[in-house]
Amino acid sequence: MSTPEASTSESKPVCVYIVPTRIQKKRLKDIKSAARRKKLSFVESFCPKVTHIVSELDNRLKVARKLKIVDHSILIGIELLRLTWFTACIKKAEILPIEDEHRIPDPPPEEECAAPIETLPQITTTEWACQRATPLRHFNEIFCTALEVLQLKAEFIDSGQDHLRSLAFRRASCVLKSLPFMITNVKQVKGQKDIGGHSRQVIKEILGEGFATEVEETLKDAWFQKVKLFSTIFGVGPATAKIWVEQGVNTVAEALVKCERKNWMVQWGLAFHDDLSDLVQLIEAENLTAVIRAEAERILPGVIVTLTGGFRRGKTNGHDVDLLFSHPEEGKEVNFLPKLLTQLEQRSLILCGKLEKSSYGDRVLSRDYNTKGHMDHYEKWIGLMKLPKRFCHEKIDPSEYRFLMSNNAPVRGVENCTVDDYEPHSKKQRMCDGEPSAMSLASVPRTWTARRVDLVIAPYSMYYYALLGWTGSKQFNRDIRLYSQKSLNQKLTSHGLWNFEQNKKLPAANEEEIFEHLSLTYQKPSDRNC
DNA sequence: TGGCTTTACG
DNA sequence: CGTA
DNA sequence: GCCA
Repeated sequence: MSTPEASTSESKPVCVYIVPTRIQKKRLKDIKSAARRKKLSFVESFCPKVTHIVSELDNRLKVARKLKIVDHSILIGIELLRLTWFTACIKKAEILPIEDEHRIPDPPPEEECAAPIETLPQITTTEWACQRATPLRHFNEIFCTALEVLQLKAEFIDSGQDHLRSLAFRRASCVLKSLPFMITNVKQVKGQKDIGGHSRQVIKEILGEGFATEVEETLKDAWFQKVKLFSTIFGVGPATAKIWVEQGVNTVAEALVKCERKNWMVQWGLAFHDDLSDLVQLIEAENLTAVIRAEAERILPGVIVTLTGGFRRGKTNGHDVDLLFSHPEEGKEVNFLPKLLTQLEQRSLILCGKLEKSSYGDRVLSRDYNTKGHMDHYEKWIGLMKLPKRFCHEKIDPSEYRFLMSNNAPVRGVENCTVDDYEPHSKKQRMCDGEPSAMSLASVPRTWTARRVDLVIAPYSMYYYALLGWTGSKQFNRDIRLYSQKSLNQKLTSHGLWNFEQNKKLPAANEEEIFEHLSLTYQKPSDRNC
């Protein structure tokens, strides 16, 4: 029992996983790079395709614990080996035969009772995703990745009509993300809410084969690949992507050539696709936040500026930057966004974008503010900003930045979407008329990168609801809103929480209070990664 | 078999 | 339809 | 697709 024989593993390729525990960081790094040089394949996280576990832990039980393995039968057929074996392999540049001295022994007998040998571990979880912590990194990435491929596939196929199959795969994935251990046996998810036959089949295949046929087929499919590619373009969704593919468009460059110049988003999205498909790094997002905060503070002292979205959930990169603004003094925030944008424009930070009116603000606040001179209310700006490339290399001091940018002569052509667009009573914006525009700006050498940015403003009474909503994840929002409605008969949006019993909005002075209103245990942002 | 977050803006 |  |  202590030394499972190689059994059927001959059919599978050797796949090594190194347990990082008790190995110095530097040493681990060196070993990995040496392994790569010698073409010895290993994986960064433990998953079912692993055939050899390498560890410095001194017995098998500790390894199992470290890997959060509940069902120890998963280790049958997997070699547990000392690091010396792997370093020897590296030296010879090949997988060496295993000798007993390499094997990690069983624990001494007295420790055995510490790990109860299985009451087959049915997983237990909450009914709603918002009732449990869903961290960014977890133990079931291999399954979740697969299920999310099927989610995407469903989204592309149905698109519009029935994107609800897609939702089902997402929910199944979210259950697995919340588990504190890896699934090692399909039985563990049997009867689990949101994981039905189809998802179980996928999990089962991965457990047995290391991959799921439907997922692999999908990934190989040229149609899927193209639709996926086009869907990543700002302004292009599944519907447009599918049309393009059916029209025989194969690449972004081809789309650019034949693009009907209708929608400003598609124009700019295509022109700057290279920039935008490169992920925004945390440091860039933080630098942008700091620079904008400095500008915002000059315009409206006391303004609150918060980096939300995935970064607030602990992600270290993302496809855009979401900034939420407010002010503790209700009403001070009115008309702030146009002013800020004018400033940012002068700093040559704006590439293009659109301000959106807020009907909500209009309705709720019009009595107060219309009388004081009809100011328009804007809720958000969606667009592209020009982030200096140095933003991703070093931390920027905002005060120094103002100086930097004032020396930076505005690029010609930017006038297409300038101050005019941010003046409430301006003439027509003309971002897509004469067009020296997008492509000519994109193809010239430049010191900046185009980045997707959303700027959002909320009156303070709505601030924490906006914060909750803009922090996401999207799936977390869906779930907590559905939960509110179904379980509590309360309606949650990013503007507030309406209680139908009391027939009133419930105020919140922080995110915790929102969770309290909803009788939920608080989930910190990093645990909302559904 | 109906429901699946929200729902306005451009 | 696409954005959030 | 999954559930009540």
